[in-house]
Amino acid sequence: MPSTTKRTEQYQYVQETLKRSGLKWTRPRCLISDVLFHSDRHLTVEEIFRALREEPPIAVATVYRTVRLFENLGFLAGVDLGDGMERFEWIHSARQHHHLLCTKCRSVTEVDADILNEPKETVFLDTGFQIDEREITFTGICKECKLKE
Amino acid sequence: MPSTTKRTEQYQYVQETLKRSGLKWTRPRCLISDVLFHSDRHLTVEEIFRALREEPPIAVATVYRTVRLFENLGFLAGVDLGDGMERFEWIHSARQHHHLLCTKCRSVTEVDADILNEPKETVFLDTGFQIDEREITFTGICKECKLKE
DNA sequence: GTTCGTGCAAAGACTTTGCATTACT
DNA sequence: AGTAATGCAAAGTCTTTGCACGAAC
Repeated sequence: MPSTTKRTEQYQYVQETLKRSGLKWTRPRCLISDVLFHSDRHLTVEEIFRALREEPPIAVATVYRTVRLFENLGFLAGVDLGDGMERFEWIHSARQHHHLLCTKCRSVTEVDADILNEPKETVFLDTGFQIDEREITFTGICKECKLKE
Repeated sequence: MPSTTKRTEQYQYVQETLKRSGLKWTRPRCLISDVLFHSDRHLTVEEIFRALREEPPIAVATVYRTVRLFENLGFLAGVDLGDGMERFEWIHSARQHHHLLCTKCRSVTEVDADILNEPKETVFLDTGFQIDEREITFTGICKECKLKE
């Protein structure tokens, strides 16, 4: 298990949350949280699995189970990029955001979540529906691809 | 093949579009477009298949192929309600809209697409990304479920 | 020593594909 | 007749599950 000083804080939080529920701090959980915590991209189960294929590798089934667990505990958010595979990203406390997925180059840009504040309010006033959206993926064309057209 | 007067218009449009590409107007395509055209809900492949199980039933594979074809031709829009199955709805020319999915009762409400006009503009001005979104599903709590809490 | 977690392989759910046959045009 | 579409079953993906062994508390 890695143990840089920077990592200590994150590990303690995860570890304590697990312990509080009678769950255990294991090698797979440590490594998987590590990969997700330090990735700025949104990883598929396959990608997490490949990132950890060395040493005694971790079973894919374990990656699935761990990712579901972390999701339920609120550490991870599932992201749908519309390619049939679920992706995961660590929820870093601050910075709520949405994603802009370019349909040409498949690049992903992040935008601040508050761009939806006004629509949320409109919807609530109109229909009484309270939108509670952690993450939305908007598709479209990014600046670069637009210029190349 | 059904042939009500009301249906004629739709059929002609679909049929002509197919013909223009050298494609054929067949019983499965007729029935599937019919089901989707007249449904106000968003159907999964399974649901379309079940709706047509009588008479000489249509193979599931054909439903998949037809739905993909219609999607590519722009007749259908794929909708993701986050339950792992793709759903489809007929694009009735007017009324672009988004969906509000209640996470408690699973009901789906529609809202006008223009609630996103402002955010789209903001995003474009800030990042140059041109959002081109036909359909977005927002999750949250509907009015009724909110009252029951 | 308990209890929970892991690895493995098998099974599930949804979707796609290959190929001979059938149906449009 | 000629080409495209269908049905069927097999194969593909991605994901979940059952169970015995191993690790954490």
